[in-house]
Amino acid sequence: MLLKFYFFNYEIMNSYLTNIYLDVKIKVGEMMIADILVEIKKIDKTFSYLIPENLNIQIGCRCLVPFGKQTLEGFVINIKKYQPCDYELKEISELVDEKPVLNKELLELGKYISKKTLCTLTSAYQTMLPTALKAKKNFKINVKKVLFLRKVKDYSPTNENEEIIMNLLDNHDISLKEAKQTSQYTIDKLLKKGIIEKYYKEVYRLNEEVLEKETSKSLTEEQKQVISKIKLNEFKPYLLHGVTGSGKTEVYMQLIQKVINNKQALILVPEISLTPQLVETFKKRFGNDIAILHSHLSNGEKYDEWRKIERNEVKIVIGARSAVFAPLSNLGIIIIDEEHSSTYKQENNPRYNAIDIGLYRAKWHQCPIVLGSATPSVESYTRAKAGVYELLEMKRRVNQNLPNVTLVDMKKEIKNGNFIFAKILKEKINEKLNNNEQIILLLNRRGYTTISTCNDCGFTHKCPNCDIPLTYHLKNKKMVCHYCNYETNKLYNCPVCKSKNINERGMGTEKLEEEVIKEFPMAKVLRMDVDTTRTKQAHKKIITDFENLKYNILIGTQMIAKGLDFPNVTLVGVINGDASLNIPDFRSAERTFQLLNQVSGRAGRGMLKGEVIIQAFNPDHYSLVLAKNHDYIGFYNEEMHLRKILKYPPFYNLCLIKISGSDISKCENESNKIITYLRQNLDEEIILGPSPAIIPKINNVYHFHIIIKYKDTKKIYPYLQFINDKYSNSKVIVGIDFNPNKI
DNA sequence: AGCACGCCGACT
DNA sequence: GTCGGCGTGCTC
Repeated sequence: MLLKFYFFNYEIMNSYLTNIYLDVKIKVGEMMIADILVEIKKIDKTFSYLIPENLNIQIGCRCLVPFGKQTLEGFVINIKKYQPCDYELKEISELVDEKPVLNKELLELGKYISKKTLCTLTSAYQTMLPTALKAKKNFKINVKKVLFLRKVKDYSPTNENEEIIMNLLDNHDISLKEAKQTSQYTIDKLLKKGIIEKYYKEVYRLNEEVLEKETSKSLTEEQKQVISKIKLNEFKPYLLHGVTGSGKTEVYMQLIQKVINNKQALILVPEISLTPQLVETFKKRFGNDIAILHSHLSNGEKYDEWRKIERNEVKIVIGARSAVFAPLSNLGIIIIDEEHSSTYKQENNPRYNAIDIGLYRAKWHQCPIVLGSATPSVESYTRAKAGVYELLEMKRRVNQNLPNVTLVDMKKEIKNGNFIFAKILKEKINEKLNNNEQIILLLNRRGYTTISTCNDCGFTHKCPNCDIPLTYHLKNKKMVCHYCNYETNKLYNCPVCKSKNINERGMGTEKLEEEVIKEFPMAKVLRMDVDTTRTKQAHKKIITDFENLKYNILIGTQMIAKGLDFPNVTLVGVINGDASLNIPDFRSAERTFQLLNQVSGRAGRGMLKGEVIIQAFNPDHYSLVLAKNHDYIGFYNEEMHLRKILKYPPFYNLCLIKISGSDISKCENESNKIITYLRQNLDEEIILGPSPAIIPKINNVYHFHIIIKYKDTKKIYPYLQFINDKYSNSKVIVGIDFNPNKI
């Protein structure tokens, strides 16, 4: 059975996209209708309701409406004059927000996302808002209120404690908790006498540490050049290509400084909990005029930060991907740091890219957007070369010193009996330890051992839900699946042949930590990976402890590679530097180059010269050789050559259709139907698949992939939209991902 | 998402 | 006959 191409009319199917805003002025006695988008994702169309005269309904507010037998929350999308229709209209029952949660810009942006990523409008709006403000009845977060004290009348203190308290209250109101530290007895007395009184004051949950202010640093010639080239009052995208340590952060801060007199700044970083140092630097420069948004905040904290922004109480927003939706009303600059990072692309619905959203918003606000990176993505650099972005370059480190990188062939080392550390790495570690300098060791694999097999029959201990080898973790002494978190006990007997000859191979960070302690017993070793950073303050603690020289060696996965600035680190060692080349993805060379470049950038940031040693089994691979030479352009050219031959981005666009479900044969059937439909309608495009995903089964759900390589989005879009609609309500889940991160 | 409606097989 | 399975379609 083939899918038939029945009828397609883009304008009709997206009629809500063509709605024009009415600047509605309600005349007395005139009946008005509101178009409401209800909270149910699958429906995704608006319903009209009468507006009761006593409700001040505005576009962008949430309200409660009767919907069949239920009452649902929804967004007011449009307000229009009453016009008769075939069905009877119900009335809006309740208004949830007095002020709109979605302003005009965000309402339009939601439509753009829904169209661009083929997601429902409801899910677009929901992802733009913090949990507390999503349309969902019975879910509300209250503002936090704390008891405060204020002075009611003048009073001459009769003792020391009274004097302290009255002096504090002369300046500003203080919290009861704070006041009690002086003397609870005195406070009770003053309250009783009516000198002071208690009242509830709204407070923000995120605690604000007051840091000592730091002034601007003097700039290098390159930094000055870059800043002078960025025009502040017009829309223009810039690609700032600056080597690690060239002072991009300082450039960002000085640009922001120029903007925030009358406008606001938005800066995105890949994952904020990994870069507490950047936040701290900003706080030292700009005080507490900053809102922070990232996934490690509680719902209450996120809500508070959102309101600070919405109320215009801050001028700067720093955040991870979703902060691109921060409700800033007067943006003067958008900065996206480490623009090549894959974290800017959301992997699940809506599959938006924060860079696209940033470009949209910069255009809306007519302000510049700066994409910064030491290793821009191949796509971005191509755009810069083509003039779509203006290319700005900083080729020198502030301290003029790029680290020296050595590649080591581990095939040879292993022959000489050096299984984990190459001879030179061992020597260098000892040397740095003796000099009291710090060392970072990168191993991009967590856990203890990564594969457990039977030497007699070849059985591999795999996850029953995902068919992926399990990783042994020391902490709970369990075999763990890194895809679904399934846990089970270690096997001592092979379940197939009963042999006791179980072999454990592959090293993760836990084992590396053990080996480092064994090899360098006098070193103090710290490990940073997902497993050691589960608690809220863990990242920050590890980073400050290492910063304060409490440890000699920091071991970690890729999370230690990004943006950290430890002046005393003079050696970076990469164990298994080419492991990521074995990932079957067209970007694996690019990711490897970026990771090596980034982690190398952690060495020698202070006064001392840095050194990097990369251990690899394929040290001749171009991504390693060019990373060693700090040769971004060389890498770009080499990579472009291959991308052209293999018809990958930026020469072709990619679209990934993911077909998944628990019934494997249904998945296969539907995949075949989809690919036949595509092949019937598209001839110039390259259509590949269907093939099982790289990990064919996760948590008992099977995944199949179809890949389209295409030039013109407009041409394929209608067919994909048709597929998306067709499967919007089916057992087999079909997801469409434009420009996917991984294929 | 819920809920009604309708079409089918199994059963006191 | 009728109870209940779920596939389909609608909700302003």
